[in-house]
Amino acid sequence: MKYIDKLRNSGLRPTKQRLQICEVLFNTERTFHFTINELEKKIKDKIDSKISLATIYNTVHAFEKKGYLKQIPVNSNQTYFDTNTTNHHHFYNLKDGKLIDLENSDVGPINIKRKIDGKKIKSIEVLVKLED
Amino acid sequence: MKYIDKLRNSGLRPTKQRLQICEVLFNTERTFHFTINELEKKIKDKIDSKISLATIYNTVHAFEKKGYLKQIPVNSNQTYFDTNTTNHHHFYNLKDGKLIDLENSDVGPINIKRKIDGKKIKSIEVLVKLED
DNA sequence: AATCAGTTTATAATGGTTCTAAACAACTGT
DNA sequence: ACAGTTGTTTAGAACCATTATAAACTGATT
Repeated sequence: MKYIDKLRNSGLRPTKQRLQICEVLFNTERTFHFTINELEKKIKDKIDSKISLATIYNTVHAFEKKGYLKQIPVNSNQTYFDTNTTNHHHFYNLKDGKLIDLENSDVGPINIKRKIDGKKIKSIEVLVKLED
Repeated sequence: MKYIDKLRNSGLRPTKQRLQICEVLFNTERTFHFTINELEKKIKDKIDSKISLATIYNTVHAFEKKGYLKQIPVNSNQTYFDTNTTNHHHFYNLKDGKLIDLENSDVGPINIKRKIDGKKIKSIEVLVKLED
């Protein structure tokens, strides 16, 4: 199957739950943003069996660690994730808490001129907050 | 006093607690980043009387609403604030959760070319995550 | 001084996330 | 195929930052 190898190659056992979550997360036309809460709802809608909330947390964190998901830094009580793991940035609509992708061509290259000794840059993320 | 007018002009009553918090936040050589937890400790160290945690939350939110503090978008279970409210960006050290200011000259101007109908840009924030 | 509105406070409630430990399922070697 | 091992799932409890509550208090106004 599609995701079994992906999981095995990452050292993750391809369990039924993980494969189902893969379907919801990655078998889509477009990438999307989600909170755990929203993902839980999506899973409930898409499959008839039930996956424990703890498993959803575990899986999302495992996938993030393997680089299949990215956390998006926003000020919210909930953590936002992105199935689009390429370098890109976001609008954040303060009114409804929704994120919108910004193409790199919409922002232009960002050049960090300063260096911190002994550290390397893991990611550069731009958040553009929107209000009415 | 120094902060009485500042508070009055913002429609905030200059209470003993707010003035004390002003001292801790604004009567400093340099601006700094903090979580509520860290601020609570700082207040305890600096003053002998005690300020309720609820008041610290209330005050920080009131100050943020008035533009005297800024929230910094990071992925953390705690909310980070900045006493530097000018436009600038941050390094985020994933190892210890500490923030480092990035001067605008270290990043260069960021030009958001895309517009969202009916929305205006409230802020543009760059977060550069650091790892070893 | 009296009144009113805003503020502080201790405490409870909330809610997202993590922990626990027992049941279960996938892998390994035979 | 089987047994043993290790990784995974699960429900529920625990955790902890934050917010709500509502009573006491304080600053401003008259």
